[in-house]
Amino acid sequence: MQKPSIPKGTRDFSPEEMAKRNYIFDTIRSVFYLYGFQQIETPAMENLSTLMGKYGEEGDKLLFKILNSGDFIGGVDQDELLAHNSVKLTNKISEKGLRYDLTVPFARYVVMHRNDIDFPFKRFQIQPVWRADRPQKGRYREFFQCDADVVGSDSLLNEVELIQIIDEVFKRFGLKVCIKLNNRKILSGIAEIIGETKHLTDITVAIDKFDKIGAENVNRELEEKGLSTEAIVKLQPILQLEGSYESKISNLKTIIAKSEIGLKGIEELETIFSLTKDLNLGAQIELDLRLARGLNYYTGAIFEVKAIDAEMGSITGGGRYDNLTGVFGLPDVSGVGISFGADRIFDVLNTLHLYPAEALRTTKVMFTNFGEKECAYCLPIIKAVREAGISAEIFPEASKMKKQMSYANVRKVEYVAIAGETELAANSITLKNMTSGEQKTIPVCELISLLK
RNA sequence: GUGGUUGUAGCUCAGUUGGUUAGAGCGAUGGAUUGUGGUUCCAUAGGUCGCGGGUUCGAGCCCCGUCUCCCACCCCA
Repeated sequence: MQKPSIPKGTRDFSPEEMAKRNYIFDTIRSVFYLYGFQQIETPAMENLSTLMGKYGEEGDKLLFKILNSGDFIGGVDQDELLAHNSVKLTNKISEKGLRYDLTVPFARYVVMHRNDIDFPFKRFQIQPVWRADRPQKGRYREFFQCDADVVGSDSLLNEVELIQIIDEVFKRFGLKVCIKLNNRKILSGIAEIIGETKHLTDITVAIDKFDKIGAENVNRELEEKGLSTEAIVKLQPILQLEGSYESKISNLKTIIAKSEIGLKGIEELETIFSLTKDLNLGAQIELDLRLARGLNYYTGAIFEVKAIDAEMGSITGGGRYDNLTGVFGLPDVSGVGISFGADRIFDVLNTLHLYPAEALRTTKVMFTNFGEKECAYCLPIIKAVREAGISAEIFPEASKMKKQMSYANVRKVEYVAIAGETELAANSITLKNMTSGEQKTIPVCELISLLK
């Protein structure tokens, strides 16, 4: 007999954990609806041609690939097998993969359904994604993303509304967060000013790590990537910009005054900041010039959210992408979106114990089972209780009372309703409050109002 | 993909330089208590010491491999 196990980086969720996770999904979902987003779903697997090349070289490696059905090796000749070229071989034996995020499948969806979509299209999607990464803190191979995107609108109002959504969601969770903001156009402008446009990706990847590894290591990495010493020197004043939003902006304006794209980025950023200023947001909003984000399809605003009271990587991220649908044959459609990392939020809420009691409630009332006659007496009562919207159950076996009571106790049932010989005779019910231990016998007709 | 770390009962963990029959707490089950849980007392069940190989008279303990967990890097939610 084999010991059962589950794949590395995946998890089972107990009923209690599911109650917590559903609280998270329900909260996010209701905020999405509140802002006029509509839900869609896409398949767990996509054609590899859809996924490959969209996340950079690293992303391709982290894609889970699905072996073709049937005789997948049939069309591969001996030489190719012996060549041991796994990339080439993969293309022959696998043409599907598990989705890596929700944004690229969404872009694919938009292109395929372009004739049925009214633009601007505001969609949300809450589904698992898979990455063949090595698991560690806050990192799983299967995890849920909760995405909201707007496509077909260049307006910065979308960025502002997404920030409001982030703020509202974390306000509901009671979680203090910092929303970091930057703009890829500013990063492009910086690259332009220091004369290293072709190294934009290397620059963004390196400076993104600034807070973690410090200036020296960032510079070393840039050097290794082939940036000129002159460029690295020029970059320093920008990396070191500190102080208030206003001073950062005004300094930046002087530094990248000659970059058209950079100035455009600043202008966008200023619009977003000024529009959000009077919205009374609970979250801190911060301009972080070192925020870059890895995904290379971002072209405008970029966001990242960190929990203030917990050690955890980013719990939400997003940004604007100007041409994601272009690769699927639909050019000039701009989109902007955010993605809540439900599993990281789950971990953070767990460490901070931020779940409201209502989120963890189970059955409100459990009826004891004393035998056939008593069950027959209880069933119509239970039906009425349920019709009143109160969750109720009956213990299915006529077990000992002790067993039934401790079952109710472990399940954290709020009330136990006892109906035995005495109650049957008097058309009554004995209701026990499991928290206080108090109990009283009441007429059946009063039961529902007491439970409400 | 690279480096480090962990694995003993359902859970959390002890286990001496390698030495007889691997322990505890919690949980589970039964009883004290035939209509009363959460407190107390008693009893019982529960183990391929992750898996495979090796060293040894003898391995939970040492060695090798492998899987898993966790952590760091890469990258990311």
